[in-house]
Amino acid sequence: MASETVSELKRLKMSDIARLCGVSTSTVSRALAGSPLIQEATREMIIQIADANGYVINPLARGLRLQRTNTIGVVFPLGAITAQLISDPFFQQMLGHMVDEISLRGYQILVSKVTPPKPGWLRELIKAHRTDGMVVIGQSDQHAALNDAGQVYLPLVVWGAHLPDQQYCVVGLDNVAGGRMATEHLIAIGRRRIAFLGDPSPPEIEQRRRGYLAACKAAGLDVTDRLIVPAGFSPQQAEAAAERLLAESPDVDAVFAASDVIALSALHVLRRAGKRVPEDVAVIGFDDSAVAAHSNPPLTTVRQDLAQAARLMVDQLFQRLDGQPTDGVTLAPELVIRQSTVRS
Amino acid sequence: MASETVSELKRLKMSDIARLCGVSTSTVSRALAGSPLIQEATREMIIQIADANGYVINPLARGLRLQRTNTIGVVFPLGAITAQLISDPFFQQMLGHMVDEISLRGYQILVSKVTPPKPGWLRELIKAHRTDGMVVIGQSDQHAALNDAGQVYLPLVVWGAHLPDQQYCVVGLDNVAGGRMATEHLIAIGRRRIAFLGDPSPPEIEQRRRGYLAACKAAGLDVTDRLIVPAGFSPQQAEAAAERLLAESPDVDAVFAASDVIALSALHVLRRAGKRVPEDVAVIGFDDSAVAAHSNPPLTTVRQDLAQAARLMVDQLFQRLDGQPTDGVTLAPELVIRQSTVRS
DNA sequence: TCGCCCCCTGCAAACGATTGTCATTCCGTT
DNA sequence: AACGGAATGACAATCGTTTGCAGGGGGCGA
Repeated sequence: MASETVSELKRLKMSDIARLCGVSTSTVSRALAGSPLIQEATREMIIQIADANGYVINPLARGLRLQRTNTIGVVFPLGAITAQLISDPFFQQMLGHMVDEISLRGYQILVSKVTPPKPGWLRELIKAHRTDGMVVIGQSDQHAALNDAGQVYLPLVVWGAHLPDQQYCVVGLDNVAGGRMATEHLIAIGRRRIAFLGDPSPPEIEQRRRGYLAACKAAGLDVTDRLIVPAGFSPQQAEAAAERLLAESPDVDAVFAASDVIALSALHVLRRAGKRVPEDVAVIGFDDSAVAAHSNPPLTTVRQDLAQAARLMVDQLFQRLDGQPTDGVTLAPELVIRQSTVRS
Repeated sequence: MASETVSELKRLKMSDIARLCGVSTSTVSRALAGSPLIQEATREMIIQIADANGYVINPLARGLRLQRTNTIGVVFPLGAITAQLISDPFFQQMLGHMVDEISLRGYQILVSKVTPPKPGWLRELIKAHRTDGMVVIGQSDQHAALNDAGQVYLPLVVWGAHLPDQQYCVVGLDNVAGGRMATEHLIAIGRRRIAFLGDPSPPEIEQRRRGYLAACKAAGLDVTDRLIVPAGFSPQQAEAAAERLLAESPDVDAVFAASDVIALSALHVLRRAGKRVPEDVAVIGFDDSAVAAHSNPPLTTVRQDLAQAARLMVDQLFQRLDGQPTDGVTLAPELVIRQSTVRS
């Protein structure tokens, strides 16, 4: 079309098209929406003229009128305590999958990073009405805010841990089972002094630690506090934590890290301290992120299938958009054994 | 506040607040916007009542009126040819950094995945007016569309390769230099039969290949076509390509992969074929993504600093939002030597 | 030729904010 | 006491769609 010239970016509204077609605005609106009220011939003529002129409906005006935006919000609450960045591979992957799943359904994605959240943050986000529904990635320390909103706002799905007094829809791994599974594996290969590396303020991590404690107790291992070291999610924080662990408990023979990134940092610190992995110290991670399979040695880890998780979350969200409540899903963790753990 | 009760999610508009305050809507609007026309006392009263009632301005209505949305679009055009997914670590990281940088400036992020693009896609995206500006990640095969839009739409910044007839602002690595640098390193450690693995349809990759060819030519190596194998960006495609390479050129002694993911796949295939890396075959990647440092052996690679890249892009975009054209930036690649390449 | 129905199409009122223009009030001054 | 002027707040138009309602015109039967 000759119409696609350089000057063609001027704002063109529906009434302009109407004038061009010699009909009223409402007819154009109906024609573009495919309403049966409009004669087929008229419709074709209008559509033809509309896109010859490169007309695009203004979604803001449309959204204002319809109270519907065709947009899903993906929200990352980064708690005050945890310094988890969106640059953590877990979040990156989750975001990537969310984009894939949501755009597959023809919706747009509005990403919000809330850090650190103020009391009313979630309600404010909801009341802004910029999105038709919302996915929250990770509970961080915002369980109360989620409960508060979840009771009154249906189209909300949260990735995270299942908590007892929960009023919102959660899709998440059985983190207790994951923690137990990892620890039992370490015990099974003969390790006795097993450390836990991770910051337990997000409930997911807290539950992994609970699983760890349960497995230790079941095996009759006594877990001194020195073996449980809070570790942030960044490589720097994780390395510091691993060094503290080594200093306080030089005889440790296994490390269960709350994430693969932490595990890799531990690997690094251990090697630097002259420990062999897995001979002297076995290491197990969590997530099965891309790094785990290719590390040296390849990292045993607890896998969470984020592609599937994202699909489930978006499925449930769309059910909720249709007005049907959903119950959330608990996913089963899967132990992926690689070379960072072997029998001692 | 007693106001934060369960039933409080009902739509509350500015006129409601006005009624509650006993003033007109315009006064509320001005008060909330901090206009000097409103008396301080009135303003405080209004603000107090507004957030006691949990009032939140409707951004759609506001955007419609102001023709400004406080939102930046982040667009991923996935070309017809390349099957690059948003789940590639490069895209994921870039998206993560974009979210960080943009939300730092108080803007929202609208993510669009365009795949495979229809002719008018970029203009349509622009004309929708949902965003105040746009960042396009990767040119894919959409140079023409970008040129078309870039001439008339100022607030647009593209990540990618610098091309001769370019009408839009590009921030990107000097990919030719990167390719040359990688290849020269392989030559310097004594390799002679150097393969290139990568799909040259995105211009970035094409330029890396150009650098590779230039370096080979300068060193007097003859590059048979058999050594240049198109490889998709997914691990599966990359493995297939690596296998093809090995089948056709069993005597290859170095591989330059267009991305770290491809390099890791090559590593895998080589190992399976009984080749030692780096003794028999040296391998070099591109990106320095998280996997590179931790692989076995750790991967020599050409680093692009995505955090800096994201910052620069967003900086330039905001200058453009202020009406000032910008020239784009060419970033210098950096060779990161690890154990996957050593002197033969 | 008239009248009746049915398709179509157009009018106008929302959706929820912002802002130029103008009326009112209140003060001080002469 | 009357007037000028600053300060304050209300009115109404506007951003670009959608949609309930009503009206116009054409076809068909009588």
